[in-house]
Amino acid sequence: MQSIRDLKANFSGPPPSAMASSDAYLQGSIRMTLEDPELWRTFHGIGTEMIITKPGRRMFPHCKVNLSGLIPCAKYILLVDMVPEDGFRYKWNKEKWEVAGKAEPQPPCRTYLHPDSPAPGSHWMKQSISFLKLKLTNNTLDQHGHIILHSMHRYHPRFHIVQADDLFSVRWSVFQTFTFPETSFTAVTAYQNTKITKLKIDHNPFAKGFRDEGTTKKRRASKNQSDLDKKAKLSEMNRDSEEDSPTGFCRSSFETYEGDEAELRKRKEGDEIKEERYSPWSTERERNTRNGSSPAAESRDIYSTEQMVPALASYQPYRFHEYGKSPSPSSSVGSNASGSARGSFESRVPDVVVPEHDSSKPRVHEAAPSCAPQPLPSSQDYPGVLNMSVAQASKPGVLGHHVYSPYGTEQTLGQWSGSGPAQYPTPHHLTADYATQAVHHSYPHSNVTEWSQYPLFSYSCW
DNA sequence: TCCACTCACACTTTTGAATAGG
DNA sequence: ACCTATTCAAAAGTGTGAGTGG
Repeated sequence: MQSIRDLKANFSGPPPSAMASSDAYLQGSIRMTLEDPELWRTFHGIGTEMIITKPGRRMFPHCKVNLSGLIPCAKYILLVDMVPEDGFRYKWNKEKWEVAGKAEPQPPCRTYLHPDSPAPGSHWMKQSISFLKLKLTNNTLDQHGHIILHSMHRYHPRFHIVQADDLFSVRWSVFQTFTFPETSFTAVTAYQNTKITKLKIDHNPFAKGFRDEGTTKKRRASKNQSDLDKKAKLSEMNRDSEEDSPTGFCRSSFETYEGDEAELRKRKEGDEIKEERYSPWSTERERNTRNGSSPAAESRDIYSTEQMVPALASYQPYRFHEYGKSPSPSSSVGSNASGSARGSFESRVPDVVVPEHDSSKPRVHEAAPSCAPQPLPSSQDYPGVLNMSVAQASKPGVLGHHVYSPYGTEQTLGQWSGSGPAQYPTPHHLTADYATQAVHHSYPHSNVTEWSQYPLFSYSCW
């Protein structure tokens, strides 16, 4: 197994031909900002929970980011995957989360491809990028391409941007990876923390019906009516039904939260930094095998949501050592599921769930790759999931450092597969250290074959 | 008995087709 | 004939609470 230093040597820089002037631009200035960080921090301060269901459930708050620093006419692909925060399963006990044991084997790893992908940098930069339609499921046999998670486990979304002309293009470039600590969450099948429920109801328009007393009353009355109907059918009228209708049937469960609202507001207004420290996870983190959270990690918890992509000089390799700590129990499963690793991207095509585009809408990737103004769909509502094949531990990893630039010369794959093979550890449950420290990475891929060997696409599920 | 999970429900927003008006 | 605005019904997204099963 190659050491990290060895790996780093492989990434020491792109071949001279790839070092076009545009590369510095590409490497040094890509910036991703989380939209609505206030809301995320509010949730995070309490301990974000995301419902997962068999048919798939959207996230709330949903991931929305802004990008800048892209080459306007170069095409990019934007992806999201969910990374386990740690190797534990949790339970909600006495108003707080507790470790309930070891994490279950990781479910099939799926990556959500933003439906606009691939699109020119100008498209990504002109408006915020929403992952509204991303859905989470606990159904390991899911056929809809939703991201599969385990309930009562913690995750955080990871955003990847890669310069690529085409989804089916062989030539891919350096990955830029971003994470936002405040977006971490616990996957649940039913809300555990009533404060989170309250927050969701307050902020999610679809849950408006649960907000104020008026509508709640209405809803309750309606429910009572239906109950009465049922009872009538049973020839049994319940005279107390009206009295049984308290103002706001949810209130009792939220009483504890009501008291905290002032504090919440206070936090919103001012001290967001403290909010991070109040996170219900902070104590857990300390308690749970976090070998002493480093001051660096602490400070990162309160970092700005804006991340600058390091230039090549300050380039940091992916935290391979973290992955190597404990082999994923599922990696072998993944290998079985996907069969042998495929040798070319073309053969992977069936693993790509092509976004369900409306045929009437123009496709971004169909537009000519020119800097001229192109009609781009403003909507970002095409669902799409990219499923990649397994990373085979025994398979050689990244072979070269390839930055593809539309301004540069065409490079063949062979051109970039040079230096010695770098072995990639099998994916596994990431540690919390990873989650908090790896705020931004960039790592190279000479083509999709190598790309799929990263834990990002740790294994296929179909 | 406990707890994670599923399902039907009422309510909401979103979407898209149909229609009207300029 | 074409474009834009409006209307309306269907679809989809919410949390709730009862029920189920391990």
